Amino acid sequence: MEETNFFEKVYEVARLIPYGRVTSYGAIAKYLGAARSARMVGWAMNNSGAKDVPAHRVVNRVGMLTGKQHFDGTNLMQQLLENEGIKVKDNQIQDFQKYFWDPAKELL
DNA sequence: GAATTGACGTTCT
DNA sequence: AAGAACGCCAATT
Repeated sequence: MEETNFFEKVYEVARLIPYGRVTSYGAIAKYLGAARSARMVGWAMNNSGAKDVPAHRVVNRVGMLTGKQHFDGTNLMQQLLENEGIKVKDNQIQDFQKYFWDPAKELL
């Protein structure tokens, strides 16, 4: 059976995010054809704990680590991003547009 | 079973 | 232009 659920698609795309790159919930949702379902992407990430999905590479459109609150530690998400060479300041990614990875364009 | 919330983003006013 | 409301699907209460 093809579990072509929204969540499965989100996990698949999120797993394809290259090292040192980040994307936004809306970008993934838009790639799935549901730009307005960005919230669902966040929900999917909530279950990402049970999946091998690098949720730390997914942030909101502003590049803010809105979901860092859901990680184990307080700065775990920021630490992971900095570990990949991404600069994070005040829970916000610096040069977000520079590290931005759009599945609808680059993954094409 | 129904109502509300939820890691957001778009659209209308 | 800025602010407020809505929309999407699923899970939780």
